[in-house]
Amino acid sequence: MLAENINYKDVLKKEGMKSTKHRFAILELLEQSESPLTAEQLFIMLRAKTASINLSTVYRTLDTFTSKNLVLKSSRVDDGKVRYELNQHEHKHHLYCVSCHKLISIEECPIGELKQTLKNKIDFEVTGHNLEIYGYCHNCRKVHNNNAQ
Amino acid sequence: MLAENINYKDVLKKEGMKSTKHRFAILELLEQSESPLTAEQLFIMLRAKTASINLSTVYRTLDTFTSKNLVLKSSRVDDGKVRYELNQHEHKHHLYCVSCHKLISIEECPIGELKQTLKNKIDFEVTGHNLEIYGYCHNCRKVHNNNAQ
DNA sequence: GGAGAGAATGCAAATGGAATGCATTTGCAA
DNA sequence: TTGCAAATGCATTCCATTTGCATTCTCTCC
Ligand SMILES: [Mn+2]
Ligand SMILES: [Mn+2]
Ligand SMILES: [Zn+2]
Ligand SMILES: [Zn+2]
Repeated sequence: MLAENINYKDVLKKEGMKSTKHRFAILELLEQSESPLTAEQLFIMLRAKTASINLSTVYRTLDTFTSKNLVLKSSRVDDGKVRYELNQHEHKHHLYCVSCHKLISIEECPIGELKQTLKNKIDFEVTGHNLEIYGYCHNCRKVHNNNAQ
Repeated sequence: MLAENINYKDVLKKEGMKSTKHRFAILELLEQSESPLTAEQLFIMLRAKTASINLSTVYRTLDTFTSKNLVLKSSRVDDGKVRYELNQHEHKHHLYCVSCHKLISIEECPIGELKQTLKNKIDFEVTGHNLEIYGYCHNCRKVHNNNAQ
Protein backbone atom coordinates (compact mmCIF):
# COMPACT_ATOMS: atom_id res chain seq x y z
CA MET A 1 0.00 0.00 0.00
CA LEU A 2 1.46 3.30 -1.04
CA ALA A 3 1.72 6.05 1.51
CA GLU A 4 -0.32 8.48 -0.54
CA ASN A 5 -3.22 6.03 -0.65
CA ILE A 6 -3.70 5.83 3.07
CA ASN A 7 -5.87 8.92 3.27
CA TYR A 8 -7.92 7.76 0.31
CA LYS A 9 -8.58 4.50 2.10
CA ASP A 10 -10.34 6.43 4.83
CA VAL A 11 -12.20 8.56 2.33
CA LEU A 12 -13.52 5.50 0.53
CA LYS A 13 -14.45 3.78 3.72
CA LYS A 14 -16.35 6.79 4.96
CA GLU A 15 -18.35 6.75 1.74
CA GLY A 16 -19.06 3.04 2.07
CA MET A 17 -16.82 2.07 -0.82
CA LYS A 18 -14.38 -0.79 -0.83
CA SER A 19 -10.70 -0.07 -1.31
CA THR A 20 -9.30 -1.53 -4.50
CA LYS A 21 -6.11 -1.02 -6.42
CA HIS A 22 -8.04 0.29 -9.41
CA ARG A 23 -9.73 2.95 -7.36
CA PHE A 24 -6.48 4.05 -5.81
CA ALA A 25 -4.82 4.15 -9.20
CA ILE A 26 -7.60 6.27 -10.66
CA LEU A 27 -7.59 8.68 -7.73
CA GLU A 28 -3.84 8.98 -7.97
CA LEU A 29 -3.91 9.79 -11.67
CA LEU A 30 -6.65 12.36 -11.19
CA GLU A 31 -4.67 13.88 -8.36
CA GLN A 32 -1.57 14.22 -10.51
CA SER A 33 -3.35 15.56 -13.55
CA GLU A 34 -3.45 19.28 -14.08
CA SER A 35 -6.58 19.17 -16.19
CA PRO A 36 -9.74 17.07 -16.41
CA LEU A 37 -9.31 13.71 -18.14
CA THR A 38 -11.60 11.58 -20.28
CA ALA A 39 -12.36 8.01 -19.28
CA GLU A 40 -10.32 6.83 -22.21
CA GLN A 41 -7.31 8.95 -21.34
CA LEU A 42 -7.41 7.50 -17.86
CA PHE A 43 -7.80 4.01 -19.28
CA ILE A 44 -4.68 4.36 -21.41
CA MET A 45 -2.67 5.77 -18.51
CA LEU A 46 -3.92 3.00 -16.26
CA ARG A 47 -2.92 0.33 -18.73
CA ALA A 48 0.61 1.69 -18.71
CA LYS A 49 0.64 1.88 -14.95
CA THR A 50 -1.46 -0.81 -13.36
CA ALA A 51 -1.61 -3.18 -16.33
CA SER A 52 -4.92 -4.85 -16.86
CA ILE A 53 -7.97 -2.80 -16.13
CA ASN A 54 -11.18 -2.74 -18.10
CA LEU A 55 -12.68 0.39 -19.63
CA SER A 56 -16.05 -0.47 -18.06
CA THR A 57 -14.37 -0.42 -14.70
CA VAL A 58 -13.02 3.03 -15.40
CA TYR A 59 -16.47 4.30 -16.29
CA ARG A 60 -18.12 2.61 -13.34
CA THR A 61 -15.49 3.87 -10.94
CA LEU A 62 -15.78 7.42 -12.22
CA ASP A 63 -19.56 7.23 -11.92
CA THR A 64 -19.34 6.01 -8.39
CA PHE A 65 -16.82 8.69 -7.46
CA THR A 66 -19.05 11.31 -9.06
CA SER A 67 -22.10 10.16 -7.16
CA LYS A 68 -20.09 10.39 -3.93
CA ASN A 69 -18.93 13.82 -5.00
CA LEU A 70 -15.28 12.84 -5.00
CA VAL A 71 -15.06 13.61 -8.68
CA LEU A 72 -16.55 16.33 -10.89
CA LYS A 73 -17.79 15.81 -14.44
CA SER A 74 -17.68 18.37 -17.18
CA SER A 75 -18.24 18.48 -20.91
CA ARG A 76 -17.46 20.79 -23.75
CA VAL A 77 -19.27 20.98 -27.06
CA ASP A 78 -15.85 20.53 -28.64
CA ASP A 79 -15.70 16.76 -28.84
CA GLY A 80 -18.52 14.72 -27.36
CA LYS A 81 -16.43 13.52 -24.44
CA VAL A 82 -17.03 13.88 -20.75
CA ARG A 83 -14.08 14.86 -18.57
CA TYR A 84 -13.42 14.04 -14.95
CA GLU A 85 -11.38 15.78 -12.32
CA LEU A 86 -10.83 15.36 -8.62
CA ASN A 87 -13.21 17.44 -6.53
CA GLN A 88 -10.75 19.58 -4.62
CA HIS A 89 -13.66 21.39 -2.99
CA GLU A 90 -12.16 24.63 -4.12
CA HIS A 91 -14.02 26.97 -6.33
CA LYS A 92 -12.34 27.35 -9.67
CA HIS A 93 -12.89 27.77 -13.36
CA HIS A 94 -11.04 26.91 -16.53
CA LEU A 95 -9.57 29.01 -19.26
CA TYR A 96 -9.56 27.09 -22.52
CA CYS A 97 -7.08 28.14 -25.17
CA VAL A 98 -8.81 27.76 -28.52
CA SER A 99 -5.45 27.66 -30.24
CA CYS A 100 -3.37 25.08 -28.32
CA HIS A 101 -6.29 23.49 -26.39
CA LYS A 102 -4.54 23.98 -23.08
CA LEU A 103 -6.72 24.24 -19.96
CA ILE A 104 -5.73 26.73 -17.30
CA SER A 105 -7.34 26.75 -13.88
CA ILE A 106 -8.20 30.02 -12.23
CA GLU A 107 -9.61 30.85 -8.84
CA GLU A 108 -11.25 34.10 -9.74
CA CYS A 109 -15.04 33.92 -9.87
CA PRO A 110 -17.29 36.78 -10.84
CA ILE A 111 -20.60 35.25 -9.74
CA GLY A 112 -20.91 36.76 -6.31
CA GLU A 113 -22.70 40.01 -7.09
CA LEU A 114 -24.81 38.41 -9.81
CA LYS A 115 -26.07 35.88 -7.29
CA GLN A 116 -27.50 38.63 -5.13
CA THR A 117 -28.94 40.45 -8.13
CA LEU A 118 -30.82 37.36 -9.27
CA LYS A 119 -32.20 36.79 -5.81
CA ASN A 120 -33.51 40.32 -5.61
CA LYS A 121 -34.75 40.77 -9.14
CA ILE A 122 -36.40 37.44 -9.95
CA ASP A 123 -36.19 35.40 -6.75
CA PHE A 124 -33.87 32.80 -8.28
CA GLU A 125 -31.74 31.04 -5.71
CA VAL A 126 -28.36 30.13 -7.14
CA THR A 127 -26.91 26.85 -5.90
CA GLY A 128 -24.12 26.38 -8.40
CA HIS A 129 -22.70 27.39 -11.73
CA ASN A 130 -20.41 26.52 -14.57
CA LEU A 131 -18.14 29.02 -16.18
CA GLU A 132 -15.85 28.31 -19.08
CA ILE A 133 -13.76 30.98 -20.68
CA TYR A 134 -12.33 30.74 -24.19
CA GLY A 135 -9.49 32.66 -25.65
CA TYR A 136 -5.79 32.77 -26.39
CA CYS A 137 -3.16 31.86 -23.82
CA HIS A 138 0.05 33.76 -23.25
CA ASN A 139 2.10 31.51 -25.53
CA CYS A 140 -0.37 31.50 -28.36
CA ARG A 141 -0.68 35.25 -28.17
CA LYS A 142 3.08 35.55 -28.56
CA VAL A 143 3.16 33.23 -31.57
CA HIS A 144 0.21 34.99 -33.12
CA ASN A 145 1.75 38.41 -32.66
CA ASN A 146 5.05 37.31 -34.16
CA ASN A 147 3.37 35.86 -37.22
CA ALA A 148 1.43 39.04 -37.72
CA GLN A 149 4.53 41.23 -37.86
CA MET B 1 -43.38 31.08 -49.18
CA LEU B 2 -44.24 32.44 -45.77
CA ALA B 3 -43.69 36.08 -45.04
CA GLU B 4 -41.43 35.39 -42.08
CA ASN B 5 -39.09 33.36 -44.26
CA ILE B 6 -38.27 36.14 -46.64
CA ASN B 7 -35.54 37.59 -44.48
CA TYR B 8 -34.08 34.14 -43.90
CA LYS B 9 -33.89 33.63 -47.63
CA ASP B 10 -31.52 36.56 -47.85
CA VAL B 11 -29.53 35.37 -44.88
CA LEU B 12 -29.03 31.95 -46.43
CA LYS B 13 -28.14 33.40 -49.75
CA LYS B 14 -25.56 35.70 -48.23
CA GLU B 15 -23.96 32.67 -46.57
CA GLY B 16 -23.95 30.75 -49.84
CA MET B 17 -26.62 28.30 -48.74
CA LYS B 18 -29.55 27.15 -50.82
CA SER B 19 -33.04 27.92 -49.61
CA THR B 20 -35.04 24.80 -48.80
CA LYS B 21 -38.26 24.21 -46.94
CA HIS B 22 -36.43 22.12 -44.32
CA ARG B 23 -34.05 24.92 -43.54
CA PHE B 24 -36.85 27.43 -43.22
CA ALA B 25 -38.81 25.07 -41.01
CA ILE B 26 -35.84 24.51 -38.71
CA LEU B 27 -35.08 28.22 -38.45
CA GLU B 28 -38.71 28.93 -37.70
CA LEU B 29 -38.86 26.37 -34.91
CA LEU B 30 -35.64 27.63 -33.38
CA GLU B 31 -36.98 31.15 -33.58
CA GLN B 32 -40.16 30.20 -31.75
CA SER B 33 -38.47 28.13 -29.09
CA GLU B 34 -37.73 29.72 -25.76
CA SER B 35 -34.91 27.36 -24.95
CA PRO B 36 -32.26 25.39 -26.84
CA LEU B 37 -33.50 22.21 -28.52
CA THR B 38 -31.90 18.85 -29.26
CA ALA B 39 -31.76 17.54 -32.80
CA GLU B 40 -34.31 14.92 -31.87
CA GLN B 41 -36.72 17.40 -30.34
CA LEU B 42 -36.55 19.40 -33.54
CA PHE B 43 -36.99 16.25 -35.58
CA ILE B 44 -40.20 15.35 -33.77
CA MET B 45 -41.58 18.86 -34.07
CA LEU B 46 -40.67 18.92 -37.76
CA ARG B 47 -42.43 15.64 -38.39
CA ALA B 48 -45.61 17.13 -36.94
CA LYS B 49 -45.20 20.27 -38.95
CA THR B 50 -43.52 19.66 -42.27
CA ALA B 51 -44.15 15.94 -42.50
CA SER B 52 -41.28 13.89 -43.82
CA ILE B 53 -37.83 15.00 -42.91
CA ASN B 54 -34.90 12.81 -42.05
CA LEU B 55 -32.98 13.01 -38.80
CA SER B 56 -29.69 13.16 -40.72
CA THR B 57 -30.96 16.23 -42.48
CA VAL B 58 -31.70 17.84 -39.15
CA TYR B 59 -28.18 17.14 -37.94
CA ARG B 60 -26.60 18.25 -41.19
CA THR B 61 -28.64 21.42 -41.29
CA LEU B 62 -27.80 22.29 -37.71
CA ASP B 63 -24.12 21.66 -38.42
CA THR B 64 -24.21 23.91 -41.42
CA PHE B 65 -26.04 26.63 -39.53
CA THR B 66 -23.54 26.35 -36.70
CA SER B 67 -20.58 26.66 -39.04
CA LYS B 68 -22.16 29.78 -40.51
CA ASN B 69 -22.75 31.06 -36.99
CA LEU B 70 -26.51 31.22 -37.42
CA VAL B 71 -26.94 28.69 -34.64
CA LEU B 72 -25.19 28.11 -31.32
CA LYS B 73 -24.43 24.70 -29.82
CA SER B 74 -24.35 23.92 -26.13
CA SER B 75 -24.17 20.84 -23.98
CA ARG B 76 -24.77 19.92 -20.40
CA VAL B 77 -23.36 16.90 -18.61
CA ASP B 78 -26.95 16.10 -17.74
CA ASP B 79 -27.89 13.85 -20.65
CA GLY B 80 -25.41 13.29 -23.44
CA LYS B 81 -27.30 15.50 -25.84
CA VAL B 82 -26.24 18.63 -27.67
CA ARG B 83 -28.66 21.53 -27.82
CA TYR B 84 -29.08 24.17 -30.50
CA GLU B 85 -30.48 27.66 -30.42
CA LEU B 86 -30.70 30.54 -32.83
CA ASN B 87 -27.79 32.93 -32.57
CA GLN B 88 -29.58 36.13 -31.70
CA HIS B 89 -26.24 37.90 -31.47
CA GLU B 90 -27.19 39.10 -28.05
CA HIS B 91 -25.14 38.25 -25.05
CA LYS B 92 -27.09 36.13 -22.61
CA HIS B 93 -26.88 33.28 -20.16
CA HIS B 94 -29.25 30.66 -18.82
CA LEU B 95 -30.52 29.94 -15.38
CA TYR B 96 -31.33 26.27 -15.05
CA CYS B 97 -33.82 25.27 -12.37
CA VAL B 98 -32.63 21.96 -10.93
CA SER B 99 -36.12 21.28 -9.64
CA CYS B 100 -38.46 21.89 -12.59
CA HIS B 101 -35.75 21.93 -15.31
CA LYS B 102 -36.96 25.24 -16.66
CA LEU B 103 -34.42 27.40 -18.49
CA ILE B 104 -34.52 31.14 -17.90
CA SER B 105 -32.53 33.54 -20.06
CA ILE B 106 -30.80 36.48 -18.46
CA GLU B 107 -28.86 39.35 -19.93
CA GLU B 108 -26.65 40.06 -16.96
CA CYS B 109 -23.04 39.03 -17.44
CA PRO B 110 -20.35 39.30 -14.83
CA ILE B 111 -17.34 38.64 -17.07
CA GLY B 112 -16.31 42.19 -17.85
CA GLU B 113 -13.91 42.92 -15.02
CA LEU B 114 -12.56 39.38 -14.97
CA LYS B 115 -11.61 39.75 -18.61
CA GLN B 116 -9.35 42.65 -17.81
CA THR B 117 -7.90 40.92 -14.78
CA LEU B 118 -6.91 37.89 -16.84
CA LYS B 119 -5.31 40.07 -19.46
CA ASN B 120 -3.22 41.87 -16.88
CA LYS B 121 -2.33 38.96 -14.63
CA ILE B 122 -1.57 36.12 -17.05
CA ASP B 123 -1.86 37.65 -20.51
CA PHE B 124 -4.87 35.52 -21.46
CA GLU B 125 -7.03 37.12 -24.12
CA VAL B 126 -10.67 36.23 -23.62
CA THR B 127 -12.65 35.77 -26.81
CA GLY B 128 -15.74 34.10 -25.44
CA HIS B 129 -17.30 32.29 -22.54
CA ASN B 130 -20.06 30.02 -21.34
CA LEU B 131 -21.88 30.57 -18.11
CA GLU B 132 -24.61 28.34 -16.77
CA ILE B 133 -26.22 28.97 -13.44
CA TYR B 134 -28.04 26.31 -11.45
CA GLY B 135 -30.54 26.81 -8.70
CA TYR B 136 -34.19 27.11 -7.75
CA CYS B 137 -36.62 29.27 -9.68
CA HIS B 138 -39.24 31.49 -8.10
CA ASN B 139 -42.00 28.88 -8.37
CA CYS B 140 -39.95 26.02 -7.02
CA ARG B 141 -38.79 28.15 -4.13
CA LYS B 142 -42.42 28.85 -3.24
CA VAL B 143 -43.38 25.18 -3.40
CA HIS B 144 -40.34 24.20 -1.42
CA ASN B 145 -41.04 26.78 1.25
CA ASN B 146 -44.66 25.72 1.59
CA ASN B 147 -43.75 22.06 1.97
CA ALA B 148 -41.22 22.91 4.61
CA GLN B 149 -43.73 24.68 6.80
C1' DG C 1 -39.12 28.21 -69.31
C1' DG C 2 -35.63 24.47 -69.59
C1' DA C 3 -31.22 22.26 -69.22
C1' DG C 4 -27.05 21.18 -66.25
C1' DA C 5 -24.12 21.28 -62.31
C1' DG C 6 -23.64 21.12 -57.75
C1' DA C 7 -25.78 21.15 -53.36
C1' DA C 8 -29.29 19.04 -50.30
C1' DT C 9 -31.78 15.10 -48.84
C1' DG C 10 -33.25 10.26 -47.76
C1' DC C 11 -31.99 5.94 -46.45
C1' DA C 12 -29.26 2.48 -44.50
C1' DA C 13 -25.30 1.38 -42.34
C1' DA C 14 -21.37 2.64 -39.52
C1' DT C 15 -19.18 4.89 -35.67
C1' DG C 16 -17.87 5.55 -31.02
C1' DG C 17 -18.56 6.87 -26.25
C1' DA C 18 -20.93 5.01 -22.65
C1' DA C 19 -23.96 1.61 -20.22
C1' DT C 20 -25.26 -3.14 -18.94
C1' DG C 21 -26.09 -8.29 -18.00
C1' DC C 22 -23.92 -11.89 -16.13
C1' DA C 23 -20.28 -14.89 -14.51
C1' DT C 24 -16.20 -14.55 -11.71
C1' DT C 25 -13.18 -12.44 -8.38
C1' DT C 26 -12.19 -9.73 -4.43
C1' DG C 27 -12.64 -6.99 -0.06
C1' DC C 28 -13.91 -7.07 4.39
C1' DA C 29 -16.79 -7.84 8.47
C1' DA C 30 -17.88 -11.28 11.65
C1' DT D 1 -11.19 -18.42 7.71
C1' DT D 2 -15.60 -18.04 5.81
C1' DG D 3 -19.49 -15.99 3.52
C1' DC D 4 -21.71 -12.40 1.32
C1' DA D 5 -22.04 -8.21 -0.96
C1' DA D 6 -19.56 -5.31 -3.83
C1' DA D 7 -16.25 -4.82 -7.62
C1' DT D 8 -14.45 -6.35 -11.93
C1' DG D 9 -13.87 -8.46 -16.67
C1' DC D 10 -15.81 -9.56 -20.81
C1' DA D 11 -19.05 -9.46 -24.31
C1' DT D 12 -22.87 -7.23 -25.81
C1' DT D 13 -26.01 -3.49 -26.24
C1' DC D 14 -27.46 1.16 -26.37
C1' DC D 15 -28.00 5.46 -28.48
C1' DA D 16 -26.62 10.00 -30.23
C1' DT D 17 -24.35 11.35 -34.10
C1' DT D 18 -21.95 10.65 -38.55
C1' DT D 19 -21.19 8.99 -43.13
C1' DG D 20 -21.47 6.83 -47.99
C1' DC D 21 -24.12 6.72 -51.76
C1' DA D 22 -28.05 7.09 -54.75
C1' DT D 23 -31.73 10.31 -55.70
C1' DT D 24 -33.90 14.80 -55.73
C1' DC D 25 -33.94 19.56 -55.58
C1' DT D 26 -32.07 24.72 -56.25
C1' DC D 27 -30.37 27.97 -58.68
C1' DT D 28 -27.64 29.85 -62.45
C1' DC D 29 -27.21 30.53 -67.18
C1' DC D 30 -28.95 30.30 -71.53
MN1 LIG E 1 -17.52 30.59 -10.14
MN1 LIG F 1 -21.45 36.43 -20.26
ZN1 LIG G 1 -2.69 28.42 -26.17
ZN1 LIG H 1 -38.12 25.57 -11.05
